[in-house]
Amino acid sequence: MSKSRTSAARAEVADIDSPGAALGGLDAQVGFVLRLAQVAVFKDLIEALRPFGLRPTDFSVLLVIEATPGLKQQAVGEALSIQRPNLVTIIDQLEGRGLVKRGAAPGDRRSYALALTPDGEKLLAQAKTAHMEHADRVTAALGDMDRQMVLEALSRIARMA
Amino acid sequence: MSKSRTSAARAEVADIDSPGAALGGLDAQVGFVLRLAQVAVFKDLIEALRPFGLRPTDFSVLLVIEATPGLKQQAVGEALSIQRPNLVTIIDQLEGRGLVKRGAAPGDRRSYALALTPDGEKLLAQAKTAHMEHADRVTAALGDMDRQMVLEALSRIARMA
DNA sequence: TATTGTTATACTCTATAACTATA
DNA sequence: TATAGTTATAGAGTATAACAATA
Repeated sequence: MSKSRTSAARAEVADIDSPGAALGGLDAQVGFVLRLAQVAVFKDLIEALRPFGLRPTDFSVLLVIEATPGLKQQAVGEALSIQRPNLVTIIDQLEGRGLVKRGAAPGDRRSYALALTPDGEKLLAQAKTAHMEHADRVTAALGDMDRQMVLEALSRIARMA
Repeated sequence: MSKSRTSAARAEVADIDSPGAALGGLDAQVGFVLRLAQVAVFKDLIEALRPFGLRPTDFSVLLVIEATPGLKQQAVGEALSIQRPNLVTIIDQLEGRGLVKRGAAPGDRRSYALALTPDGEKLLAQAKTAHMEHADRVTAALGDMDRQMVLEALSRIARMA
């Protein structure tokens, strides 16, 4: 009965001499490796965007605004799960760099219509190229594995709640 | 030429009326969905461990110590990529709750030999059950998809750097 | 009364420098 | 001189409450 587990095939060996201690089966858990993968991808992305002075969040905000100009801050925040107070700072910085402008929102003087400036468009175009190279590195890491299938698996997990 | 991309099949539609703004193709990126999946899994894990007063990191530390009793703090930190100063606080708390003890390390009075107390063993056993249920929820989200294959894909991405 | 953006603030996680006691 | 643990601290990232202007 000691082997009756639902699915996991765990590493049971605790080799005290191994490089780094045994992980107690953690390394066979989807959640644990998921975290490792996410950290690795994020590190690569951060470096890819650094030359443009953009963090991943900044980049995603620019992408969303480009996809739907005239968006309100709230809509951007909802799309990316960024709390409204935190988005204020992000937009402040992007606006301060002349990449985004807070335009007048037609028919609602409480909110702004966000749009990229020409400089914003230009920088985003360059950042997109770097991001594509980053995405290619992720895809390359998958080797012969089906990228669409991995995407589907991750989507299912993301919707798990 | 506008469609010549390495691999991604992007959503090109920017529907301003959709629930949440268009993501500018972000939702077709492995890295982005990877983050969503990681957040979802982490939230589920946090809730699964909450009844035991353990955060995911605490749980992983207990697992590593159980797998290899006598481990030094540094070894635990290396195994889990936790900075030494940060691990001090974690062990302090676990020791304060009587779950872990800092024993004498044979032949080196600078370091401690970490071990679980009987209470630690008991709590970890319970937490492991909750963790297994959590892991089952993750697996269930994958439906008919091959769990080992997903694990392999994530491992490859994690080693991408 | 509800909503948008804002301010202030706090909490967690993570990272670094410097100290101590041992080796 | 180097290492294990510690202390203090700083920086992200994220979260909530409350306010002003507007709806």
